[in-house]
Amino acid sequence: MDELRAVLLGRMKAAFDSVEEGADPVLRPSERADFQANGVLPLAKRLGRNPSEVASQIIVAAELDDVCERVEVSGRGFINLTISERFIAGQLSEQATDERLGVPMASDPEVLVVDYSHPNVAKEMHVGHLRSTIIGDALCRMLGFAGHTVVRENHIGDWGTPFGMLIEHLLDIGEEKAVHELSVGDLDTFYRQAHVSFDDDEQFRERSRHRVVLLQSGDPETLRLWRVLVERSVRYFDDVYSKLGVLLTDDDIVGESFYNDILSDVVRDLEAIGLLVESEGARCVFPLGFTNRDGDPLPLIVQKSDQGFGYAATDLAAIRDRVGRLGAKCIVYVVGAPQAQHLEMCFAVARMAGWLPEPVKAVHVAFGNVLGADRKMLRSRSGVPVKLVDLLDEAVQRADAAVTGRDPSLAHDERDRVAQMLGVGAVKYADLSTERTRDYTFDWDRMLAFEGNTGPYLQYAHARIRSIFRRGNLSAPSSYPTPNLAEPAERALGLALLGFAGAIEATLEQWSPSRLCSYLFELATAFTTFYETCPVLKAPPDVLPSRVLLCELTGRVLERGLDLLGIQAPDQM
RNA sequence: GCCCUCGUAGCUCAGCGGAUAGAGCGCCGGCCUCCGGAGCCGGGUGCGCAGGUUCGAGUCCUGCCGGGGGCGCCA
Repeated sequence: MDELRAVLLGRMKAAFDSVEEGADPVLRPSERADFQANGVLPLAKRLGRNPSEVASQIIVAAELDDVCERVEVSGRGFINLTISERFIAGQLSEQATDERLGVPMASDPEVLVVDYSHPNVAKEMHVGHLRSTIIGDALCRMLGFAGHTVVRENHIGDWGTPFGMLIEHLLDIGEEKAVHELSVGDLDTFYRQAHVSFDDDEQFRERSRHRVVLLQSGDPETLRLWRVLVERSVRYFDDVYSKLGVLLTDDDIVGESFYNDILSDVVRDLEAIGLLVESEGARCVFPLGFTNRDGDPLPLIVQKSDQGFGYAATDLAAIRDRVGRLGAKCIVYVVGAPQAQHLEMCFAVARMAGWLPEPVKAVHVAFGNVLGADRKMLRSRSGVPVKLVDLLDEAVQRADAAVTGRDPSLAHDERDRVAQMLGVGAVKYADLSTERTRDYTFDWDRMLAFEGNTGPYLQYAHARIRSIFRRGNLSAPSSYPTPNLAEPAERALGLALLGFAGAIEATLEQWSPSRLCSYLFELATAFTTFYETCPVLKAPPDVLPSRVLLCELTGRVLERGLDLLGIQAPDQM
C-alpha cells in the first residue's frame, strides 16, 4: 500500500526531476496546508530563474489532481498542498484493511545485531541498565516489524578479574548462602561485601588473584563455581526482564566469556596484519585520529602488559563474530554516551583489520543519564544507585493507587494487571519519549500523570476507544466503509492516522524512539479532539459507520504503536 | 589542555536548512441535559553569547560562556 506521504513525495520528486534531475522537493508537514514543498527556492536559485515560475512548472508536472484539492504557490516560492478529503478517505480504507496499518515492509531487509542491556553477573541492575534495555527493546521491535532480521545480543559481563574476588567471597560465605542471596536478588550485598573484603584483606586479595588464574586456566571446580554465579544471576536478570516486559531471553545471552577462545586469534591476526604495536608492555593498535591529553596517539589496548586481554579485544572479537558468523549488515550498540570514544576506536580498528568491511555499518545508539530531582545521577536516599526492581515495584504500586477507585468495576486481579501495565508503561514511556542523547529528570508525578505526553494518557485514549465498543456493543467491522471526513476533527484524525508509517521510518532513521512517542501523542490528541466534537454512538446513521471506523483504526494504531515501544494497552483502566 | 555531548517559555520537553519557533505541566478565563471531565477551547514573555555560510539558521561552521562525560592497561 502506498502511504500518503510516499505518494506525494513520488509525484513531487518526478516533477522536480523534470526541471532538474535529482532535485529534492523538501516535502514537509505544513501549518498552512497539509504539506509544503520547500525545494523550489534553492532550485530556482541554482537555475537563476524566477521561483514562482519554477513552482508553477512543477505544479503542472506533478499532476496532483487526484490527490490534492488545493495546490498553491505562496510566499517566495513555497508550494502548499492540501490533500483532498476523498484521497484521505481512500487511504484510510486501505489502512484499515491492512494488518500492518500501512507500514511497508523494508525494501532492503537486512540482518542487524542489536547489542543492549548487558548487565554484569553478581551485580545489581540499576537505572543505567533501564535505558539500554528499553531503548534496545523498542528498536528491536520496530526493526523486526519493518521486516528486518534482528539478532538480539545481551553481552553480559560474565568474565574478567572481578570473578576471582566474587568466587572467593562465595566460598567464604558458603555456596548455599551465596545462592540464596543471589536468588532473592540481593546482588548488591553480595558484590559490596566481596569488594569490602578485597579492599580490606590482603590475604583475600591474594586468594582472589590466584582464583583468577585458576579460572582462566580452566580449573574444573573454579569453573563450576563460576557457573553457579552466572546461572543465578541470569535467573535474576530474567525476573527483571519479565517485570519489565522486554523481549530478551536466555537465548540472547552472548556474554564476554563466549569470546574467550578467539581472543588470542584476534591478537594474532592483528599482529599478522601489522597493526599491533607494543607500547609500555601492552600490545596496542593506534587508530588514526585519536589522541590523548598530551596530543600523542591514543592506543586501543588489546592485550595488557600482564598478558590479560582488555575489553577491547572482546569487543573486536564480537564485531568479527557478528559480521562473520551472523552475517550482520549493521551492528547497533545501545550503550551510554561515555563509551563513545571507546566504541569509535573499536570500529576504526575493526575497519583497519577488515573485520568491518565497507557496506557493514556500526552504530552507537548513545543515551544520556537518568537524573534525580537534584539534577544529579538518580540515587536512593542512602546514596547508592537505585535498583531497577525497586523502581519498577514502586511504579506499579503508585499506578495501583492511581487506578484504585477510578474504575470500581474492575476486579482485583484485573486491577493488578492494569496497574502493572500502567506503572511499567509509565516508566518506559517517560524514558523513551525523551530524545535519547539528553539526560532526563526522573519524576514520578509527571510520568504517572494522565495528562500530557505520558504513557497513561496514551493508554487512556486506547481504553476510551475500547469503552465505546463495549458500550455500543460493537465489534470490529468485517468490512470497512469509506470514511466521511466532513468535520475538521475527523479530517485531522484521518491525516494523523496516515502518519504512522512515516513515524516509524523516522524513528529507525534516527534510532530514536522519541519520534514514535511524539507521533502517538499527536494521534491521541487528535483523537480526543475528535471524541469531544464528534459523537460516535449517537451519531446520525449515515456517519456512524465512518466514525466507528476512525475509532477502531485509531485504537489499533495506538495499540500497535505502544506495542512497538514495548508498552501494553489495557482495554479498561 | 584536547575531544565528545547538551544548553529552546517559570518547570519538563518537541522541533527532519524554510514562512509568525511548538506541546505538556503550572497559572488565568471559558465549555457539560453529551459515548469515561483522567477531557475540550482560549490566553505568553523563550532559541546561552558573538561572528560566519545561505535567498533563508534553533538547526550548518568558527570562537567564547555554562552543565555533563571522556582522554593507556576497570568493563
